[in-house]
Amino acid sequence: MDGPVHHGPVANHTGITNGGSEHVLVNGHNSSSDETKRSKEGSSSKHHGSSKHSGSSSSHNSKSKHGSSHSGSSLNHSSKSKESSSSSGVPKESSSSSSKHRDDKHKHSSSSSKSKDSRSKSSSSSKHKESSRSSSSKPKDGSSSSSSSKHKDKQSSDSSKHKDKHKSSHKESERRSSSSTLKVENIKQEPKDSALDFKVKSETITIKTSVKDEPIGDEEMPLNVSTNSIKSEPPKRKFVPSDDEDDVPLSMRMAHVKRQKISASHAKSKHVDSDDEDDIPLSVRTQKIKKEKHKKEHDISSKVKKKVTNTSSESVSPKKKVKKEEPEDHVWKWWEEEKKEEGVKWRYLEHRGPLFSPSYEPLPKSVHFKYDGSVMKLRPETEEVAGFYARFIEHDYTTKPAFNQNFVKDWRKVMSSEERQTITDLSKCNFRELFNHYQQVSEDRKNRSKEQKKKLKEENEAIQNEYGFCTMDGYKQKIGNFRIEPPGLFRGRGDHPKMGMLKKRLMPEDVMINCSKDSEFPKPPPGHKWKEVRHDNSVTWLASWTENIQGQNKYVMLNPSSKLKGEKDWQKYETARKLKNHVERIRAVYREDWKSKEMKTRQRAVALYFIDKLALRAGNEKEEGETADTVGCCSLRVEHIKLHEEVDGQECVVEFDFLGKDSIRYQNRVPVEKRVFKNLQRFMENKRKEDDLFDRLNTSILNKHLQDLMEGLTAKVFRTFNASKTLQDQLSLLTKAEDPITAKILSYNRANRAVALLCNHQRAAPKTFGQQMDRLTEKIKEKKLVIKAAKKDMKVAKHEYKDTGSQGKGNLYEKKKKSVQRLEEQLTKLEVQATDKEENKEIALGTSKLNYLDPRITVAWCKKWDVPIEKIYNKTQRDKFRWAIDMATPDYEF
DNA sequence: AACTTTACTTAGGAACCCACGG
DNA sequence: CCGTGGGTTCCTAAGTAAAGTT
Repeated sequence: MDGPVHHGPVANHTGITNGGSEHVLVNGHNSSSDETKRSKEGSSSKHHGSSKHSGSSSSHNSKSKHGSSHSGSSLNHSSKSKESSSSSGVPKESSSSSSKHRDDKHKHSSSSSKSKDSRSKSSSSSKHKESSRSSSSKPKDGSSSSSSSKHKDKQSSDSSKHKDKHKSSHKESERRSSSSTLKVENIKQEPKDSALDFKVKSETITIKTSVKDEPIGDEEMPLNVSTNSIKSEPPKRKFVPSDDEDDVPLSMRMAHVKRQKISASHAKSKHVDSDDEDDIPLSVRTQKIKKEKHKKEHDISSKVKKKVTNTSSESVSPKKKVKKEEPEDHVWKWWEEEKKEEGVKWRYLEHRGPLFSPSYEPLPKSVHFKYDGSVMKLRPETEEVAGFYARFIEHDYTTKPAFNQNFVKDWRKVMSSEERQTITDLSKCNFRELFNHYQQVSEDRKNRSKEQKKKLKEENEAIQNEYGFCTMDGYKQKIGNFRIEPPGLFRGRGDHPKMGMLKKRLMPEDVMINCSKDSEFPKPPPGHKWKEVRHDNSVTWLASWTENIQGQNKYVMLNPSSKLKGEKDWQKYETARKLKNHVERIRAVYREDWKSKEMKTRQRAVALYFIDKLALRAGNEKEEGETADTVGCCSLRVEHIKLHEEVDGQECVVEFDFLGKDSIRYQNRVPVEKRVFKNLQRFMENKRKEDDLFDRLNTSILNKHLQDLMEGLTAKVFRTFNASKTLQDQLSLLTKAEDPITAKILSYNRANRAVALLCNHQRAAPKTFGQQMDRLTEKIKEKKLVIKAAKKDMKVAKHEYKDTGSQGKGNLYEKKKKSVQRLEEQLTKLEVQATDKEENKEIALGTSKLNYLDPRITVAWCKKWDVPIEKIYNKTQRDKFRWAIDMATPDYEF
């Protein structure tokens, strides 16, 4: 399985000879590109490989071997280089087709380029190839980074997309126009609404905000359109506010709240409102909806005007009605709208503020804290912190001196002077009863009666409905983390110097709120005030505070399904796609830079090579002593690598061993090109092991350079690019048209796995893995036995049927036959499941799926092969990637 | 400062198991 | 013997919050 890896980006343009390594492995295998198609067989072999991989945990390297084998990387490189050179001129836009070719070359290199490569290979490349193979690297962490965005990039890249969009939009606009007239009429009819809208029209924009996410009111629909249609249709304009009406009646109080809000907010402007709508009967509602639509349209037009003029403060008139429950069939297709101008994240934002955790409830009298053997009553403040520690006593954390020391230090700060005097030794503290108490509490929680659970669930939903959504530019959007982080002990990952410190309880006075000036501001809890209420629409957060452990800012932001997050995500993939058209050129540049006279340039070029080839993270500098000692590419130290002139028959091998993000160990042996190797030797000269390997380099220098090479390019883009590219290539390599759906899904998972290996998203094998596997194996065995028996039965029935020729026997035989078939299908399914599980033992697919793989690749694949999207993306993922599910066609290419 | 990426924890739900009643 | 329903078990998905990048 595993194997994979890597890609090699390498490109050795220049010299094919060197051979960079590169190849991406296919799932387990590396497949060389050329053959890719044929290679299916190879792919199968991969599987085998996969099995091996199990051991991977121990050594990553082993995995890599697989990948490398194909290689021929050198060839590939060469090919790439050739192409690149030829294509180099290609503009970003370069047709996808051309780009595709290139890509293929890159990754696998092997496939496409073979012919070309072959030439090169024959001669010099062989060595290289070997080396590359050996490298096998597994890429562990890559550099990640934000994709960020470069607007420009997006734009350019998107352009094509946009075009399509535009087309659609035009159509819509037409509709609108027609509808608009209607709207007007409606407006007239209903004065209330109209009033609101008008405001808008007249001068600025008025956005109506409706609570829901749906763009109900959207403009586009003509009157005749039914509500449904309305819902489904996305507003073309940027924000169209809608009001919803929704069907769903809110709980009474909610409705009230909403109304109040609305009225309040509107009051300034107009008022009127129709909040009452909730109460209105459906028929009426629909009418209203129509009206609203009209209104929206108006708004839009007004918006447009605004835009033209200027958008100073546009007032939005929100109406809120929160309707809870929403079936949410309505989807806001923001991706079909025009984008706002740069820097403006929203025009109208209203929310309820974050939810604070409940205050501390002192322990029951029966639960005692003991110090030095005797019961000691603590003040509530002290007791609370003792409780935090008590929950950890069975955890490894409490065996770490740093954790205990930090805890004691902070605990003493909350003690009274008497307590402080008494409690001087942690080892004399007995937290057992507290621990048991909390265990019991969670136990009791699980054992709640059905009614209690139901009640709790309802309460939670009510909270979610009240605090979990905001109104942004007329749409109801889900908030990601509306609960303020509760107090507790800081759990750093890895060897964090601050582990065990007390994370303080936050009060509203610590929290800053961000919302529209014209919205109803969130109310702080009774008796409290916010630290500040600001109205900054150039940022996406709704609330922020400074956390006391590291002094970092924390934010309340929207859920990944929101427009704001989705757009950013989309932009990220567009930047990565853009890199596809520049990568060969960039590789040529850094290869050339290996020879630079300037040390700084050479370091930069070598670092970039690692980032491209191994998907290392950028590696920012960190404050020593404040965080765990982890590194990325630019922050690598001499002690993190070893150079081997020759190892295991490979030349110029670099051995990495360091702790990356989250203190996850990265170990890998990679054959590199000679020039890189020589450079590394020079970088390490006269340095101590704790000195920086790239002492003339940091992430800002690197990113600045990347920015010059391609707009919007940063170190992390390479990860996204290589990950998505690998997925696409692997999918086309592994998927066979004739496979049943289960097999196709297995292929998908294998492609996903190749990416996880590339990005080094490994996981510890689940603790119960063995058991689970045993159980599965057992099931398979049983199933086989059942099938055996069923077949026997079937044969008997067959014979009887033949002998007697009776109808009844015939039916019986058919029945048996069918049951055998069913059983065999079940068996296949189980076997596939077992294979998948085994191959996935130490690989985490989630992270790459969520953060690195362009969802349009997956969606296109599903559409092309008729695989239900639900088989690949769960509900959350479908919500997050709704834009991709909607826009990607079967022929989408990354 | 503002985001994205990441691992880990927990809640929730489906699958499973078993006793009981028809 | 089968169906039902309640209780478990197991696994996935949602949520939390730390740790990266830009």
